[in-house]
Amino acid sequence: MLQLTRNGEYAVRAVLFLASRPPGRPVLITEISESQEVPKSYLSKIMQQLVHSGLVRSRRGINGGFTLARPAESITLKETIEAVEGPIHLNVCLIRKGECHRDDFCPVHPVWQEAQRRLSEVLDGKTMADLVRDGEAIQGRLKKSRRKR
Amino acid sequence: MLQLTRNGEYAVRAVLFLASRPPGRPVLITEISESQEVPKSYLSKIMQQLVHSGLVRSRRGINGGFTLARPAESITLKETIEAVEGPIHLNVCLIRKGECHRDDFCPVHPVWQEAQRRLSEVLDGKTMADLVRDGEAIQGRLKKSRRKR
DNA sequence: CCAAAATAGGACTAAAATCATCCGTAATGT
DNA sequence: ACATTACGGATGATTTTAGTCCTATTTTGG
Repeated sequence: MLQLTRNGEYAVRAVLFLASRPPGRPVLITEISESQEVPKSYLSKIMQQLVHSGLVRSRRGINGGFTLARPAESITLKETIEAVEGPIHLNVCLIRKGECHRDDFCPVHPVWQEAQRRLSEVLDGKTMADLVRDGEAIQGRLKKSRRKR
Repeated sequence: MLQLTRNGEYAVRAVLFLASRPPGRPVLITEISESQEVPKSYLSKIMQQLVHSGLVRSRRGINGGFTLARPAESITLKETIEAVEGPIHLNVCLIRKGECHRDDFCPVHPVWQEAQRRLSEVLDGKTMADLVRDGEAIQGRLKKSRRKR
């Protein structure tokens, strides 16, 4: 459907939430689940994938939970999405050379390449640190407009 | 999966094929199906959708078939895809305002807006006439390189 | 050592989307 | 009338999506 799935959406919420917390202190899955409105048992699977892909670190037992495995400045939106959705390919013909045998003569193929390049540009151009900053700016504006009322 | 479905892919092939034929003379679904490698019975459904959305005109009976309903210069790639896949929304939060109640404070929302804008730019910037021209250019290059061998 | 606290991971499932096929109906030109 | 061609509805297999649930396994505070 050419649309992000919940997996991707939830992964972004989770990683962004971790990025917004003081680093080092593990965050419980319950806290992520409740604050980000993601079913806990489902989120559990997503967190596992994020751990496997090396974006998030986990610790079991008391004082356990999840933290970012790397600084928020180094984690992009695209990376986070691809960690749980697999590599983004807007069309099957972009999966790899030869996947679609019409590549050689198909005039649409280069258009998809360009479209994908532009999309990647946007998603790779935003780090979790950027998004935390953006979020804080939005909060600031919301507070101001509430004061005016 | 953030990927075009066969519906979209097949629709593009069909419309592009019609655009490459001399306008006015109806093309049989069998010919489209075989040349574009799309199952005929499946293609039938897609052609119906293209007719309903006003991109293609159909005629039944002898000398029937399909033609473009409008000049190829006026039909974009995006239009063709959306005719069979519905409007493109890279994320559910882009479907309409209020679809995702986190819009107001979600710092990721504007990124999706931008990503979608960029994608639309590319897909809307290519008309079927453009693609036919591109295809001919590719054919030309292929012939030349074959001659060199 | 042990119990409590957490995540890990496997099995399972309902619903929807995807990718089709088949067949009777309707229209159209000769 | 009749051959030809698209229309439209019903049906279905397979895959993906979006979860739930339950049992392990790890960790640590007491």
